[in-house]
Parts: sequence; C-alpha cells; structure tokens
Amino acid sequence: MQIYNSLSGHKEKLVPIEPGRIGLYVCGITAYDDCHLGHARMMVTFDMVVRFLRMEGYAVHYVRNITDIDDKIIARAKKEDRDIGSIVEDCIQSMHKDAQALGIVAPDEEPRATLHMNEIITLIQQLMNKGYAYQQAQGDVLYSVRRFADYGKLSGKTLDSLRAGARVEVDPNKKDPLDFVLWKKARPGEPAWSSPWGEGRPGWHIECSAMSMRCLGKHFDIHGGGLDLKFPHHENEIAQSEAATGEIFSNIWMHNGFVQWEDEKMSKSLGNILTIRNTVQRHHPEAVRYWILSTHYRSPLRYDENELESARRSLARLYQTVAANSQETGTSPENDDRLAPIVEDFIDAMRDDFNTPKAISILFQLDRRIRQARQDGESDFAHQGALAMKRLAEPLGFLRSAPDEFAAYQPGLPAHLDHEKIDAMVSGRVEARRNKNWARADELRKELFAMGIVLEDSATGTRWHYQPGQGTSE
RNA sequence: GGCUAGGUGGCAGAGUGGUUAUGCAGCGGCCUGCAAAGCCGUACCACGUCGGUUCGACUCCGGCCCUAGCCUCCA
Repeated sequence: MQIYNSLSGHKEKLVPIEPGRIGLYVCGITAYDDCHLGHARMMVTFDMVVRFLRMEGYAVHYVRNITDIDDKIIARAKKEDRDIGSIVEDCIQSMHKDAQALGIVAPDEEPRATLHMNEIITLIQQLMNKGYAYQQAQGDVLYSVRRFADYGKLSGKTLDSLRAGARVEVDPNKKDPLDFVLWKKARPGEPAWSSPWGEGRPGWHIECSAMSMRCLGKHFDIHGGGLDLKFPHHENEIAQSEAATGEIFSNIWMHNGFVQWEDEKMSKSLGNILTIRNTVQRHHPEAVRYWILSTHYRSPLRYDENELESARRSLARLYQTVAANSQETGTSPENDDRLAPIVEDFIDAMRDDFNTPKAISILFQLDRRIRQARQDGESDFAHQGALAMKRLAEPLGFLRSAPDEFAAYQPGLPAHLDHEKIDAMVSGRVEARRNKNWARADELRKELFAMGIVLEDSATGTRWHYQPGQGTSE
C-alpha cells in the first residue's frame, strides 16, 4: 500500500506504527452552516480510504472531529440572535444526515472541541512551559512560530517567504506576524472557559492537536483533510504538537483536492457553493459518490451537472450487470481463476495511492467479462463475476442499493412541474395508444419531453422520469 | 513576488519510453407502432508549445505559454 504524503511530496509505503492497525484523524466540519460539496468530497474520500484499508485487513481507528466553538459560529449566533448551542446541534444533525445520504461509514470517534477543554488547556500549558507560547498584552496566548525550527515543513514554505508575501495585518502584540492564537481571551457576551490565562476559548488549531492526541496518541499514522487546511491549519497543528511532545505527530498527511465551480475553487468566501442536500435532491447519492471518486482524490474536481448524470448512467450499467447475473444458475466451479487477475488489478490500483479512477475502469473491464460470459452461456461464471463486482464495489461505496431501486430513482421534480398534471398527460397518452391513435400519443409525448419528462413504455405499463437538462423548460 | 499542482480524443479521466485505458456522449444493429430504456457492435491522425536526449517520446530533460491553488477564514 502506497500513499502520497503531502509532507514529503511523494508516495510512501504505508508502514503502520502498530502492525495491522491504523490511526486516522480527519479534520471535519465547523458547525455553523450546511455542508457543501467540498465537505462531501472530504467525507467520501476518507470514507473510501477507511473502507479500503479495512478491506485490506487493517484495524482502522477513524476519528473525524467537529469544531463547535469558533468565531464564525459566534458571528452567526449574533447575527440571527440565536443560541450557539442550537446552531451547533442543528448543523451537526444536518451533517449527519448528509453523511448518511452519501453512505458514509460513521467515524469511530467524533470528538468536539468544547468537550475536550482540559486536554486543550493542558497542551497549551505544556507549550507555555517549554517556551513555545507567550501571553501578549491583551491576554491572548500565542504560539511563537520562530521557536519551532521546522515551521513550514508541510506547506513547503519558509517563515521569511511567508512574511514577504504576507497580506496579514501586522499585530504589534505579536512577536512575529505569523504567530497564531492558542487561547483567545473572552469578550463580553461570548462563551468562555476558565484557564490559567483567564477566561477565554481555544484557538482554531489547538483543538485538533489536543483531540487527535487524545484519541490516537502523540504519534499516529495518517492525518487528513481538505487541501485548504494544509496551510495554516495543519502546519500549525504540527508546530503545536511536535513542540509539545517532541515526537513526530502524524506519519502521513493526506489532502484531498478542491471542488471547483467553473474553474474556480468552490468556497464559502466566494459564495459559489452548492450544498450536499441540494445536490442529493437532484442526483442519486451514489451518483454523487461516483462523480467524486471518478477523479483521483488529489486532483481538482469540477462541478458539472452533466457529469453527475453521466455518473448515474455509468453506475446504471454496473447495476444492470449485477441484476442480470444475481441468480445462482447451477453448480459453480470451486473457484474460477479467470477472475483473479481482474480482482488483483483492482486491488493494485487502489493500493497505489487510492487510484479510484483506474479502479473504476477495472470494474468496467469486469463488467465486460461478465456480459461476455453471459452471452457465451457461462452463467455460473457470470454469476461469480457479479459477486466479485459487488465485493470490489464495496470500498467505493457503489452498488449498495437494490438494482431496481436504483433504476427507478427519480430526482425531485422542479417546482414549476406539476406531478398530477404529468400523470394526467401520461394516462392520456396511454389511452391514445390503446386506441392506436399514434398521432395524439406522439403529440403528448412531445409536449412532455419539452417539460423534461421522458417516457418509457414497457410490457408492464408506461413509466416516466424527469431528466434534468432535457427538453426546453429548465 | 515566493511556493504547489496541472495542461491527454466531443466531455470526463487513468496510464505508459515502442503494444486497447475506461465511462458518458456519438455512430451502426437488435428490440419498439414510433420512441425511451435495455442488449450487441463500433469510428475518433488524443496527448499545450518550441527545442534536446533516444533506433524510437504523449511518456525523460530544458525553455516558453496557459490554468488552478496556497502565501488570509475555508473540506
């Protein structure tokens, strides 16, 4: 198993600290708003990582934190005149719903900053004792970046180059402009905890150091998160943790790439986000997963409505294969070694830094073999192939629905379309067809198509579905 | 300005010093009242640009152009 380590800049063999066990910490959400597709990518990516490592036999201890105290949460509470707690709870609930929709395996632990104040304070105390932190005139406790020789090793920057291009406003109370807050002095009306440095709350970075060490120990295997956290968040985590413990913090750092919207990063600050909930309303959740995993996790991923539809169709093909070959048809040969090379190729692709696009392509090679076998009358082999396909789809989180359920999936109708009216038109056409009034039937079909409704006549009746982007009215 | 990734066929997206990626779309056939869905088959002088190395480069080296990202809260 090889994983690209952001810290070293190349792929490295995965060598667990404890044989057979992997400690994985991923930076989760800040609970102040709905999750968007960037969060979806983070969740799906590490879900795939966890699933595959477990498939490989590792006992993975997966920790994904929640930031439940932060400037943005406080700001929103003020703006909406709401209780911080209720905002946090709502956001967490919403995030869990999104994760569930996407079929994300729940983390083993989901620590929250406010529930680990003791660990946070202890860690800051250690940094104070060792001289890595100081309290400035206003009462904030800051980390002194100049004291940590390795500062910048993750982001590949030097303190001087950072300073040269810094757009940060210079705070005269800081020894270095890049010093960051460990403990923020309480302001009136803001939530606060008592500490040796007065009432206050933790800075953003310290919680992850404290909680990851609490859950996984001072030195663990993999730390992950979105690429936007690489600097300064992860850089600061390393500085805090390694300064405090004198040990290596995380062996491997994994960063997933951005989701882009029309060649720009999708982010809150640019206001070009799409929420998970909104997306899942229009596209099957598994298609969303497929779309995310059809690009390598480190590459940028452009949002494109057509690609999501394309993902659905690709998946539909695999589903059809599974459905057509799910029945045991006879005595299967003990084990067919014709499948082994394909399975091996799949595993190899995944072992190479989680090359999911390649792995998916091998799923389609398998698909081809199965269909071929079916045509050749080798239905036992086809059945075995279908079983293998389901097994290989597991780490990707594909093929988790019943095939007919997936086929029948309907995205939510846009508001301007009236379900009853459509049904009426469809029945009208069924009636016209019964009378062999083809002209009328075709006319109705055309009208429906213009609304984006596509019909399917079959022996068992007429089905219809809404197809975004089809027809004229959008 | 400093630092990172990238530029592959209509779209998306892997990979490799000389051999088919893969999916979607397209095209042809079967099926269908006609369609759709499904099934079968299938084309595409694809590898940013200019040089270099090599028997041979899309794949290695160098220059150039372009794109995205980080240097500020952000998955």
